[in-house]
Amino acid sequence: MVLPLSFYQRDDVVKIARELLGKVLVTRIGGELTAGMITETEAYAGVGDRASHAFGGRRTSRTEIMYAPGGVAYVYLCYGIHHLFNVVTHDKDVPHAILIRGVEPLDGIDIMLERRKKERLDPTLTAGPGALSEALGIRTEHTGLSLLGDTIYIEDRGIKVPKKDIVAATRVGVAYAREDALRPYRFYIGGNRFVSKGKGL
DNA sequence: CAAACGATTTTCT
DNA sequence: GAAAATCGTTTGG
Repeated sequence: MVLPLSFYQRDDVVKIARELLGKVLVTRIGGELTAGMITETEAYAGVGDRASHAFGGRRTSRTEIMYAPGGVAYVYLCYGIHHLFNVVTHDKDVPHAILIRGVEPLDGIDIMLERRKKERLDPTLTAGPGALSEALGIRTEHTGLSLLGDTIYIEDRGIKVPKKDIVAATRVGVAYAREDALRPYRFYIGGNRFVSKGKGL
């Protein structure tokens, strides 16, 4: 079942980030269907979070989509090379977002291998936010798309992630966020191979 | 209008 | 382990 708007439009972005583990991210891009189970996420808690692009209520043409009602995609280019995929949550005008940092390939693995120019299925295929976006065909042009459409969506295939397997940690690459860099807003499935290495802190 | 800088990944030493 | 690759967005003059 595809996750409904009511899943996204809640106020606790950290809780939603945790619940996204085990859900399946599906894309139909370029006529090809690819999907992977989400193994790693990071919550970005809006105006009070220095690590968020919307910290302090900043609104720019790039971040405007974060202020939309939950249930849309926020994709932006990082380091001029990588497309990072986020899920926008909460109601209109509250810029919460969740970065998807890792997925475990399920469908269309051959397509992913081709997009990433790789021969074998290994964690480097989809572990890491830039890597999974390339594998799934997600690019900045997809920013603003509804997650209830048929291009990019997230579904629940009944996969249950045991609570004991969910690990909370600090977010990656946000040292500039000072005290907010210490918030335990990164979640991943312990023991899963398709979790990014990250740089830690 | 010019300059600095990333929510990263890959490659080279 | 260190450094390069690479460009849209943001910020400053």
